[in-house]
Amino acid sequence: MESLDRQILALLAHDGRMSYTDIGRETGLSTSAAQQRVRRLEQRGVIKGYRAVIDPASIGAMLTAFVQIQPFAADQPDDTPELVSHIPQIVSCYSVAGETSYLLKVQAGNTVELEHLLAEIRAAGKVSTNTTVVLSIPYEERSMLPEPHSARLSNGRATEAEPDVAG
Amino acid sequence: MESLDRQILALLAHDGRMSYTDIGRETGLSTSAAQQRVRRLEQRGVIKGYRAVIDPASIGAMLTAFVQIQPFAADQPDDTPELVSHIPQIVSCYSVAGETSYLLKVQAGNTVELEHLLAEIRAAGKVSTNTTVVLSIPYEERSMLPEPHSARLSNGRATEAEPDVAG
DNA sequence: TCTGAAATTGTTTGTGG
DNA sequence: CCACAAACAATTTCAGA
Repeated sequence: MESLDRQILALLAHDGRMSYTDIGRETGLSTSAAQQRVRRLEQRGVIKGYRAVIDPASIGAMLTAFVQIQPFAADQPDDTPELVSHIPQIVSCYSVAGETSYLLKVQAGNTVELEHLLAEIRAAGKVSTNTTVVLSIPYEERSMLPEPHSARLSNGRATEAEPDVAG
Repeated sequence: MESLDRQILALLAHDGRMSYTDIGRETGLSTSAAQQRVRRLEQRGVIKGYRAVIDPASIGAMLTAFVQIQPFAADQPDDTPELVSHIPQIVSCYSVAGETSYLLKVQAGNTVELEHLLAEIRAAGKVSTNTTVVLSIPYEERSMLPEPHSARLSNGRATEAEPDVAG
């Protein structure tokens, strides 16, 4: 019976401000049943929050880049994420396997600002950096869940055996 | 006067379901003025949408990875993003400068599924891949905008000369 | 571009199955 | 876990500045 929850997650991933009334309509539930399910998904931590998606260029972030990070001292306590987390231009921080230790996604207004930002990261994190500039973004942070078609044509059966929504 | 818009963007980046009533309270505007500003930000494309943030593990995505992509044929029309966009596990696609042409962020349930996913990407996109597995995510997709403190202590003046919100 | 008020719509809670 | 209905709260629209 959890394809209902997946359906709700897909709807809210696509439109985080959709009303419970509309969620109910789309899923065939009453408003209050829809609201109860959403509340349970929030309490279980399945829904971690809601965000407005903001056009980066509109807030002066013309440049996006990925920065591969290698700490200088391999024996030191490795707290790179905390050392650089105060820098607002760092929007994501991933600990990764492979040739480097961390991968950061950063945003800057222009190349000069990016240059300063990289210097700041190297200084604050005691790391070396290897930066890849993003040229364009065909798509970003889509939901893995199938896009909800407004018209209810198909049944809710999953096409393959997949794990149910877990809390 | 656009520090008001930046403040609203910061609030909605942090909580995409915040009510216009609360936005008005935080910014010192009336409810309808807050709503009008949000509507204008949406119409100008500054706010591109709203999303629920979903815990990946809850929908069976235990593994996140970054896949560097190199097309086989350098002379072919390069439509890699379209060739692979139908694969739901690819959540982001970046065109990048540097040694490779594209960077994908992907999600899979386990290593075997990741292996199949990479084979699918190589086949669909006519590309070679170089994959970096994510071990943990200290933080992800934060807003560059300053986090709104609920208590109104500071004035709205920017600390540096920054571009105003543009449409 | 704002306020304030009125009309509409959505949310929340309780009762009961 | 669901539906229904009543009480409450938010949204939307409009007049006026």
